Amino acid sequence: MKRNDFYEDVYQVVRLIPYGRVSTYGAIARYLGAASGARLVGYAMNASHTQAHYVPAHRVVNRHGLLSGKQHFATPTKMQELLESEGLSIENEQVKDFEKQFWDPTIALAL
DNA sequence: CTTCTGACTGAAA
DNA sequence: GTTTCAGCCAGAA
Repeated sequence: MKRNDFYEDVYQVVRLIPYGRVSTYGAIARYLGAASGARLVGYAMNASHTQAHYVPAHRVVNRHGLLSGKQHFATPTKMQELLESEGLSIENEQVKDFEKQFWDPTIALAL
């Protein structure tokens, strides 16, 4: 894999998140080797709309399962609606049973 | 060049 | 459970 951009890798991992699952900025950053670069992942998401391919950014939340990036979607409720449409339950801006729905690329892609 | 900010995280009190 | 602080990297001013 050519290290063109840190963002490219982020987008690729995000697209690998299964339907109805969620991951975290930290998990993605750790998988890419930037354990403390969680902020960059979020920053990359902010620029994800410029990408040609769709990036399911709504499946990426912070480590508490909180929809921290909702304000950056078309509408503040869009993110929750998308997640709910995938069969997830949102409670007070937070993914219900987050630990169960959590998808860790480090484990899932370690094969 | 310096400084600040951010869709974050972890440790410490 | 809470608040506070520092570290992390990229990009804009």
